[in-house]
Amino acid sequence: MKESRPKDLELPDLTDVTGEVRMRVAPNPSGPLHIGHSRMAILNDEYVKRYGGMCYNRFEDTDPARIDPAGYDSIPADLEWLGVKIHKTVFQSDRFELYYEVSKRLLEIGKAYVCTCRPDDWRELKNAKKPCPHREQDLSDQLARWDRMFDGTFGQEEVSLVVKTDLAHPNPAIRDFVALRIDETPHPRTGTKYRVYPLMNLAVAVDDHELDLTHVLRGKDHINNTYRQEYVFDYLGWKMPVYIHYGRVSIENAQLSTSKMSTGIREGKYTGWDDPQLGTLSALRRRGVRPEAIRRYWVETGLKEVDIEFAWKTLHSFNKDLIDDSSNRYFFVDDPLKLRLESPADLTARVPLHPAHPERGTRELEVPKGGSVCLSRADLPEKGGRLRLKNLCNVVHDGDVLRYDGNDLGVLKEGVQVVHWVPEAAIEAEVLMTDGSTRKGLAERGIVAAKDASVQLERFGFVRVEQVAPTVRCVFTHR
RNA sequence: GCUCCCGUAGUGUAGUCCGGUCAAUCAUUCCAGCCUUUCGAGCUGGACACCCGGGUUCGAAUCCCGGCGGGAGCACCA
Repeated sequence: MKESRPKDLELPDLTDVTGEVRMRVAPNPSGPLHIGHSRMAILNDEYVKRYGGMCYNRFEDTDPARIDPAGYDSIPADLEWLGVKIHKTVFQSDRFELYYEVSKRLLEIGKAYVCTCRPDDWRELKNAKKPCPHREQDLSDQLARWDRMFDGTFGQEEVSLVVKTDLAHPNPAIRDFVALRIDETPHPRTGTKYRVYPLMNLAVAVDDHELDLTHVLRGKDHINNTYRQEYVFDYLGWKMPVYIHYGRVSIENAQLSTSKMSTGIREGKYTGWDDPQLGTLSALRRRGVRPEAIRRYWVETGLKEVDIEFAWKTLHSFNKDLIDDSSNRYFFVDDPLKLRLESPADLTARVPLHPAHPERGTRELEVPKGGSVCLSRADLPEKGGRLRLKNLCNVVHDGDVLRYDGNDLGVLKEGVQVVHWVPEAAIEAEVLMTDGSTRKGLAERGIVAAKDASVQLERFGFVRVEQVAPTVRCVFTHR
């Protein structure tokens, strides 16, 4: 017997926990969630479930030009499928007035300035550790310019609110950062009502404080943003949540770029966001990958700051653990070849729906005397020879026919190849593979009972059956 | 260039803070055998790692120094 799960397969404890935790997922609704996004969602969920508390879904939709409104619906659906419990959803686009208010306060206490430099000039000065002309202007000047920021005087990139940090900071990534900017692009949720948008370093600091978060998990690409946001917390006397950064994940053989997926769909390379070639959660769901497998994967991976490589094989192994027991078995003959079976009598194969579960019953496949069976071309021995048709009989492959050769299971000991097959009266079936190809063939008719279920096509692999009429269509899961 | 972070088997991970019980854990992977009327499942066995070099120490994956390697950021994206 295996011992109970070792504790090192669990996530490490959080630091500074003083009761319930409040955490958040913070998606940008620019596209659907993919396998990479699922990490932060699941880790947050795991901690909230461990310590009690709540998890927000906070839509970070402060860049009107980069929003795909479909994300407002698909992301909550994906989170729900993952089993991530969201206690409350907030939209940053509902909170622009709040960001303005905090920004003005920063301005008034001398921790921000209204800058009308050209972005390139400002950046150059910053890199040289020098203040731009607007940085130290009087408050009254700042406030006058602040008002004009909102009255339409300035266009895009003509004005911004900059938060002061430390111009002499040795790390150039941490010196003064832009907090508000102008964008004329209509926002999917607020239209043209607002044209001054917060940037993430301001909005995140404000919201993490306002939502009273205790712990924040984010990718390590945000490390310097955390330092920048720390200035905002300090200026306003706010207590900072614990920020934890994890490393980047490189996921091979998966198209995860929203823009590339989007153009691929438009060009017909992919059938949609759930095309089995993609790494989106909707594609994985369609393929029959269980969310519990994804969860186990990320929990075992943990949240170290080192970069890691994602291993599909491992995810598939976890998934197989989950679905093997419930996946009934069926025969699917890929690239079929019809051969007459010369048998002395009618034959009937009784094949268990699941070898480990005889109580589930059998599939009955009948081959009348003089009838034919279909075999996968790849299973036929090149020069003819003996085969066993699984659960039916032994045969000798001889030219265009199969000659009945008894039903003695002893041939297995002799190394005779066991192959799957279907009767003539089979149903057309195809399997969408993850490389975009389609395997066409014939499946035994009983598979129509398995609509929407995961099944194992014997000697082929696990698939999810997504259509059973007029023909069968399956999506490949893994071997 | 500047600032910061990281380096345990093919992959992920435990151990590193508080040096010995680590001839290094677990999972996955791969290989072999057993079992099985699937190339699935199960069982058994096996393979593979502490980035390198110094130093401290009776003793270092663990501490120190130096290399090397990898990564993040330096956006009016998030």
